[in-house]
Amino acid sequence: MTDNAKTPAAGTRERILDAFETLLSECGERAATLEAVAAAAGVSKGGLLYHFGTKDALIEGVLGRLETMVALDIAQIRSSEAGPVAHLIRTSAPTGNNLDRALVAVSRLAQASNSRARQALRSANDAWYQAVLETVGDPVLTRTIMLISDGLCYGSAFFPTEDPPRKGAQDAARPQSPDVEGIIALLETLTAIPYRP
Amino acid sequence: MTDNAKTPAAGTRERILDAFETLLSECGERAATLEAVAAAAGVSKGGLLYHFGTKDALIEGVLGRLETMVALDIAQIRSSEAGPVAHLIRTSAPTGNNLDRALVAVSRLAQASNSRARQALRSANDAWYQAVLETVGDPVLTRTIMLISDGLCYGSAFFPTEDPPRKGAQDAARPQSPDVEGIIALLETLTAIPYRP
DNA sequence: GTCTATACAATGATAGAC
DNA sequence: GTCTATCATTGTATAGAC
Repeated sequence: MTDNAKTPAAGTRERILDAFETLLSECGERAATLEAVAAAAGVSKGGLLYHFGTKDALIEGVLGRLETMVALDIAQIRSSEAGPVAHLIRTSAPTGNNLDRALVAVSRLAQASNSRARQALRSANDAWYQAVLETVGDPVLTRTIMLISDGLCYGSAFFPTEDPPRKGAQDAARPQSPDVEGIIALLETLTAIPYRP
Repeated sequence: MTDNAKTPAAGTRERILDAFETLLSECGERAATLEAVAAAAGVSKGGLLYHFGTKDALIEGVLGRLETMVALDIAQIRSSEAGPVAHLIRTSAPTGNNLDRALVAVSRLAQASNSRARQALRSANDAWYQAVLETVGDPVLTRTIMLISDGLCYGSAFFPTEDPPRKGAQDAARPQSPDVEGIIALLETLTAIPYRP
């Protein structure tokens, strides 16, 4: 327990990066201003700028964290008992874990035309693609699985939380909360049948 | 040929909306400022503000156009010879058509926490979901198809154009330009086999 | 390490000339 | 209809006190 990311005693640096990622994910790139980040992290603008002298430095910070997390996830995915496909699909859904948040945050930057962010996303995607391809074998099927993963991860990011989170509403009418396990079962079926291009 | 969207003689209003959509899609929400839109549309800031008195009015403009196009697409999709699935997947790829651009533009606004934009995206998705479900029958498979469509549409929007569009590079190493027809063939196979949840 | 104060550019918007 | 000021506000960044 050297430096947990959420502990109050955690380093201010990490707290600032957390705040930046959260703002990016939940409110968009434009709303993630230095002032807003500082407020969310519980420091002043000046205090923030001591740790990250420039906004680009802040961005580099989240990019670096993402890279670390992706490398970790790739290692996990390869040794996953359930197999890469199930692992990938499960972790693509909005589970609210750290990788998810970082990924969505960086995707916001990518869509703001930040080429470093785009590069980072592409690298991550390439790594996952490779891991899945090694198991699945077929490129088209692999691509399809990656697209589902993308749709799960980014599509859900469009609708962070149902604006009115009315509970007990009729669930049958609209297709929310994609049935992740159902999709996995479907994909397992697919990888089993003889697919002929 | 009353008012084609690209004709120089086209209405200034449409030209402005085109410029706004393009900037939104290609440069992100933050870069789509009134000044930038005005410049791209070939008018001054004041000229722009004559047609759209406020930035919200501009946003309403693209939202309205999207709604129209989606309604049209839904009609097309239902009467498509190739079937809804093939039609949806084909038009989800970055074809550069008007619907695509509008959809990506609105998704940028949605990610900037614009609730009207989110609402519009959700409505569009619901409509497509219904159309596919009617043909496919199974909810999980339908959801899966929608996710692929999302991944195709938004995922490609992250990487507008390969930064260096080096032609003749080795295509085997990296998974670019998703094989749309291959994916469709795969999905046709899926809808044919007896899927058991 | 963290804060306040300040400089400077850019943004959304208004007023009024042509 | 379209343009050129002009203004208030906000965003990034710097300087220097504590």
